[in-house]
Amino acid sequence: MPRVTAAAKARLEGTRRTQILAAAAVVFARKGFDRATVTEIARAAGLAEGSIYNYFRSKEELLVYIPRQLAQPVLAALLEQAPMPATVEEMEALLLRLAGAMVERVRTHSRFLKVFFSALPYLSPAARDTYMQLLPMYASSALERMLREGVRTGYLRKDLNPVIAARVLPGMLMFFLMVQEVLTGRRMVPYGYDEIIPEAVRVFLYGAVPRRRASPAG
Amino acid sequence: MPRVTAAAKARLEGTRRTQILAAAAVVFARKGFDRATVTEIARAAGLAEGSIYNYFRSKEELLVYIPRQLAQPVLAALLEQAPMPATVEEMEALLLRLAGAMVERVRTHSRFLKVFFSALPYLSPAARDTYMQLLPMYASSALERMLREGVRTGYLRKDLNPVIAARVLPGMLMFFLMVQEVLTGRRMVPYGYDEIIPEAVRVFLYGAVPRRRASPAG
Amino acid sequence: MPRVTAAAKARLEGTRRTQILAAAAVVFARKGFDRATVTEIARAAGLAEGSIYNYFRSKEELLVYIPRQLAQPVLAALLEQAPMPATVEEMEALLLRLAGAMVERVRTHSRFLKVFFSALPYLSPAARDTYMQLLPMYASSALERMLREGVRTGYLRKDLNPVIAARVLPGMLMFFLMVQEVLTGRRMVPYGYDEIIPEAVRVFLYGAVPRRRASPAG
Amino acid sequence: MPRVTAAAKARLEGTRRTQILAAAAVVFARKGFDRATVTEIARAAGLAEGSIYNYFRSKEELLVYIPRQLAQPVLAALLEQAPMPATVEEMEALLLRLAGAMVERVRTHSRFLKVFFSALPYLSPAARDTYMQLLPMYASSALERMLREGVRTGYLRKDLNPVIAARVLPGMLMFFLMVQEVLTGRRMVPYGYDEIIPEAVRVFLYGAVPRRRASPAG
DNA sequence: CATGAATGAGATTTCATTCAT
DNA sequence: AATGAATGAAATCTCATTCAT
Repeated sequence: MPRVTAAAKARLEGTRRTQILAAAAVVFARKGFDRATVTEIARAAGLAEGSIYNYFRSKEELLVYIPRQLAQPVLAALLEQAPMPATVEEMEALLLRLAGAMVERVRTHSRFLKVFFSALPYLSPAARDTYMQLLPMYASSALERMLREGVRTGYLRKDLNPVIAARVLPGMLMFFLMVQEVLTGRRMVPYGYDEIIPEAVRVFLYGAVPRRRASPAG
Repeated sequence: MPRVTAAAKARLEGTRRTQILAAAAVVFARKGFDRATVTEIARAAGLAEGSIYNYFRSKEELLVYIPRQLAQPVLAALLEQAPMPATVEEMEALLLRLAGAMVERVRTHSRFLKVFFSALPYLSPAARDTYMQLLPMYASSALERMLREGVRTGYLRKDLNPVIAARVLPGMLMFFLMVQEVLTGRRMVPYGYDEIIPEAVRVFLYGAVPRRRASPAG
Repeated sequence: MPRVTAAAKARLEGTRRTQILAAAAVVFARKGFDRATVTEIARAAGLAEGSIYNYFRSKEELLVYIPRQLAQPVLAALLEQAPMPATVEEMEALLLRLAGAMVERVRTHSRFLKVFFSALPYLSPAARDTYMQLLPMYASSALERMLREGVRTGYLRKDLNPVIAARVLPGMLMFFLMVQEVLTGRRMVPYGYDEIIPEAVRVFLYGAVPRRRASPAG
Repeated sequence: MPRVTAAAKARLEGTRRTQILAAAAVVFARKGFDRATVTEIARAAGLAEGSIYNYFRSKEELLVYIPRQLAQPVLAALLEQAPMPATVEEMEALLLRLAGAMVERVRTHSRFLKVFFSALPYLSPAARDTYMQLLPMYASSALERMLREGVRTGYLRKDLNPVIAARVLPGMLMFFLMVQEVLTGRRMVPYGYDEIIPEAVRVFLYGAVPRRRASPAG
């Protein structure tokens, strides 16, 4: 005669796990994986150290499970739900939105991304793959399809390589974000994202070299 | 009457330091800062543990001094020695060379950059600043001047923001490099840098949208 | 619903601390502070090294807490509970008892006092003050009041300085005690305390110069 | 064909040893034996670490040899050169001088006495005996003879125990000195030695109890 | 003799993990 | 399931001593 049903128990266990992982993420972000202590994580989770081990086999396992908790493919979703742009203008609007979401997302998770960069190079390959899914630029495959469609339709350059281009655009921004938000916490340039984003999109679409022409034949 | 001249001694001491730093870089790259042990570094340097402390005050100091050993501002030098490009074609050639050097450089130091990303977020601000100088994209200020000149001369868009643009171009590539060379060691796209670099430069200069080639003066 | 009540837990923790401090006192007395090792203290306490640190933050903290364990102000208590002596004879009896208690006390704690003398000069000022409270002669202020009263009443010299005198009497004995019991473990003189104490008290009260015996020619 | 004669060499070696011991005394006094480092001693002596070992077998040997350097039996000499006092007044004058010299001496060597107390309890018996010679109160045997003479002559109490009394007088002062000068560096009483010394001598000679001045000739 | 780099044993301290309650 | 005291391996760092130069 169990007090709680198996389902409720599973739910509770899930809750506990979530609670621990959330605490671990916070602590890892603050201290880095190696410098975080289980005691500290337990305290942040409102539990005793020993209790952690009722839910996870080791400290390392906490690291591996965190992404599954946090990774919500918002960017990919955003792209997949968006209608395929049919003109340059639609594409530009979409890219601006995409870039904005990316910035937003990175800034929100910047503390966690610290852990990411800190721990990733030394994780097992399996854990590493799990982790890489987090990278916003993995939304790139959706973007890639759109670019390919733009090339096909003709409003993008015929010789544009959609595979590369789909990674180049996020890369433009990612570096600002990584340096500013994740690595140093300082600005690299005296501009806000409201100026950086449009400039990057503009460069991506139109290049640095001036368009000859507001020719009527455009 | 010292057995060795001061100069010879300084040279020897410098050599020892170099030898230790090289060993530390290798071990840090393999294990990450926190997981590397002084014993291991000493063994890699062919010394006893205690000997490390004749040359560096602490394990952390090793980390701080490594960049001074490795950081040679090749990129900045490359840009500063290059003649100011006077046409789009000259600019394109320069950017291709610059991008190539950047890729080369990152790949060469990839093992060290692992340490960089791993340790940076948790270093003291002072050490962090020292470290940031390493980033190839800090060559950006030289590039910024060239872009500004291009805008002034007229072969680049009048409304191009040179500050942002000078960071956007390296950013395009940096993300490939970081993910492929530093973080995962795997390719993100089925192309080599011989294809990625020209494509990125092309996007940067001419954009993704086709030039309206219709114009007779085109 | 905790397994053990808070009170029981506090008691247990107190016990553990006491147990560790006792072991530390023994080891410190045998080896001196700097030569004692935490491992040795732990072994003496029947614990593992790490366990010490569940109760004390550092080896130095052990040193600071030991006195709080041992210091019971028996001497001061003895003096304060004693009725104010009204005659020379009562004073003499009191001093004999006081001196006896002091000797007893120093001999009992001689091993610990070794640590005391060894460590004190190099402790932080705060720890040093804590330690000084241990010195039996800090009972002096109670003695000082009694001497002052004796001067007022008239059975002690009018020009006696009670402040100095109250330290001079314990000092007479302390040096025997320190040299014999604490520093060398050897006798300085071929007499037991049963002879030393009365002689010291006699010198203190009546001096070395013979009393001019109520002789009429005095 | 030696450059220097054997005698000169011996002298030089003696000088070197003296120089090292002086440096060691300074450093031991500042840090205590265990916390002093050979490097520090060498630096204080203006030599390299290794050179110390050309003159002493170990760090501990430095400790053992220091007293031979410092111990000049000034107090004993003072007493032995003094004419045997024939009256209470002469004895009082002598004791005042003796006490003054003792205070002077302890204050001068207070830094070194720190080492003394720190190291003594843990030295080998042989080294300990060497050290004990330093104690000013070892001048006591000379004082003892004088007291015995005073008893014999009759100006001191017939039942005075000269052996004990000769240690009681220095002890009176030693405790002030030890606490104030060596252990804490703080005053125990708001009086200078110019008041403490006469009071102590007065108590020693005449006691705390007033002389029965009843005698007309008193 | 002088030097000081090299050594490595040993000390303190941390912390992931276990397990009796 | 929860606890947290106990553990002890392991890490960093110190320093007396040696020895080639």
